[in-house]
Amino acid sequence: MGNTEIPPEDGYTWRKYGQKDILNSRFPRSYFRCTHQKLYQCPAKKQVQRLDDDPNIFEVTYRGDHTCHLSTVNMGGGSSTSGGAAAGPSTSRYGRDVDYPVADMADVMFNSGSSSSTSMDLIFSSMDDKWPDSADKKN
DNA sequence: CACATTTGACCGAG
DNA sequence: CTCGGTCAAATGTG
Repeated sequence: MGNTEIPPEDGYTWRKYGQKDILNSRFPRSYFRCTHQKLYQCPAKKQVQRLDDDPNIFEVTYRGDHTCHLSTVNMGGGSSTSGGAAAGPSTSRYGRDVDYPVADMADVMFNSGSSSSTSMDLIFSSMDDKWPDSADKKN
């Protein structure tokens, strides 16, 4: 088996909560969200989508901040400054009780074949510091 | 048994 | 109306 279509692991456990087809892409986009916090806390979300230009590439978009694991006193207010969160080890599939902190913002793509034109540069350029990211508005 | 995964439908916004 | 996004339910697997 070789990873054929599974994005990399970020050290977080994600649960797929949806998959939709994008008009601009010939491939469907997968929506993932933090497995923990039952569906209330960490707004950390991740979305994976193959580029129609390079079906061998996986564009992983991380949006939101991880608020899980937070030990005793932490968030206090400030926060935010960037995005990010922490970093963590790997992830198996089971880890309900304890979790590991991780961090990452935009992993972006997985080159499986070769190709060349990788819009990666563009993506990286965009993230620079922050993102236009509309994130979750009110919902 | 629990959890994760899957598909469909619904909703909000433009 | 269309597109994107999220939730809900059901099912399978470990």
